[in-house]
Amino acid sequence: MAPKWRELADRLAEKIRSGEYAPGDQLPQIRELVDAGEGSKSTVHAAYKALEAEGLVTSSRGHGTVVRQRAPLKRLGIARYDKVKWRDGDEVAFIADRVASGRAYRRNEQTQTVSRVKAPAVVAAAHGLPEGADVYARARLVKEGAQPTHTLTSYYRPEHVEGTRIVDPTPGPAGRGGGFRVLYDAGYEIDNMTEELFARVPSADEAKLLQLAPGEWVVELHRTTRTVDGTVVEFAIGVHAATRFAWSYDFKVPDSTKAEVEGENK
Amino acid sequence: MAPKWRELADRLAEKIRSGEYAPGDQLPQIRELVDAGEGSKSTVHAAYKALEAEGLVTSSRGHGTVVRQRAPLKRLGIARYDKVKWRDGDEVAFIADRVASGRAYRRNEQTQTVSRVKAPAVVAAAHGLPEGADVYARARLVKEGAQPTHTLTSYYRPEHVEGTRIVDPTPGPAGRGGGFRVLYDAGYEIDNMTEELFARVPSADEAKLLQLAPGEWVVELHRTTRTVDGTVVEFAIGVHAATRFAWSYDFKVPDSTKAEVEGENK
DNA sequence: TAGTGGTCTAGACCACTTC
DNA sequence: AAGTGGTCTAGACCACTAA
Repeated sequence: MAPKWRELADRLAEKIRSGEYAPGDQLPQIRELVDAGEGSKSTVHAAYKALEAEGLVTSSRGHGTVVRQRAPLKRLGIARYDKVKWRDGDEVAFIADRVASGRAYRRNEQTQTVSRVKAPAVVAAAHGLPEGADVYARARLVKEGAQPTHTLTSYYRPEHVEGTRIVDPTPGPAGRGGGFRVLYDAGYEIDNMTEELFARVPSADEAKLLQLAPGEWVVELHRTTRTVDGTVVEFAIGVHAATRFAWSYDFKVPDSTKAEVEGENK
Repeated sequence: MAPKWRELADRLAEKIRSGEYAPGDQLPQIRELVDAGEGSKSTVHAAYKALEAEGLVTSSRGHGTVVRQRAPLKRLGIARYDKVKWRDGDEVAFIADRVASGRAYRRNEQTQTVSRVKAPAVVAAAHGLPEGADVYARARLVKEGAQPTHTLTSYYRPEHVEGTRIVDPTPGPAGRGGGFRVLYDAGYEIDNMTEELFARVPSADEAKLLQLAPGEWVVELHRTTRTVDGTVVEFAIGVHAATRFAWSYDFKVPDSTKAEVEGENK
């Protein structure tokens, strides 16, 4: 037999999924359920904690326990990197899809700090540098209105960016066209990318920074950006609130018996 | 100030990360810590439960609380779909990368059931069918040894697969070359795919089937497979234990001012 | 100040594993 | 039978929010 707190949680979850408790509604108070004979305060609390870990509700002292809004998934496709957006236009690649979807761009939705650091292992490996070599790190926290959605930290080799706007520590996007535009102006036109994704538990810092619900996971994205000759000009690590994004990729089914038309698809 | 159970959990987590408690080691028993003055049994238990939710330990009655082995991430790149593997060779596409990485293929690592069902909404949308139209569902549970790693359910239009080996309800892979080979033999050579990924909380059934640790998330993968003329011949939904996989994609940076050489990269 | 969830205790008892 | 984690209670008290 399932524990009492699990049964209670399941009953409440069912009511939430059926719509009996709608998003924004408040669940019964813990003490009410104690009085109704659902168990002791600890038992009811355990049920509420389980519902919170499952992402169905958020609890807060003073407010009560409220059914969560299901934040719409934001779809990230490779069209967000379209050269038109950063080479020809006036948009910043990273926010271009938001503009395209009709949402207003507010300047403070991205904060940025640039610093010169010793390359961590994965960064060094991506750039083909020895571990601990100097690189520039450009760290951004991206928000959708007041809600932080993800962090994105780009790592550059000093010889690619020194003397450019990227190194300028002024907050805000890296100027017109963003980081790709700066690299383009410096003679490094990006040509192809590799993105690698995996899910993991957030660190305590990340949970706080991204305002994650307890138990919520993150998706870490590693993006390696290269010029046409294969030089890695940017390696970026993104940490995304897992519930707020979906990623989409289109590709041809590879056929290694044919000469490859393009260098990628490995 | 952080709660007592949180502080205890953080101290233990630090010892785990530093290696003082190595994978496989047993943590102090709950009663020991109670005696050592770390708090009441409930308090210590709360700390242990947090560590479990964070994926650091597994607890079981009788055994104790043990530091988890970090399962190696398995990287999934698009090379796993290489036509050579299913068109020319004798391997099944889905397990081909396992063969390539030197691990033995055991026949019982994949179980399969085929049934004719009414298409759920996402499936119908992908196939361009009305909701509730008949489709064939081929559901597999894939294991790595005794450990289930993911489920994969392919949906096919009846006119594409009726009379083929796919519809044969015999357990095991869909014969030599797998599902793509069967489609190929039936005149539908797959050409391009779209994969969409997002993370979510597992259902209770999934948690049990995939033997997920409490609090562990899953990554859901939607794969749409098309022939060269754009006909969707397979739509598949995979549910993966989030900690056991990473996905990798290579692509060219799109440039919508150029005529596209290939049909994808949208 | 009243209302809400969160923490904590001390102890009883249960469920599963190993010997 | 002994050892381990899991559940549950009754109640005290704390922390945060809103009026």
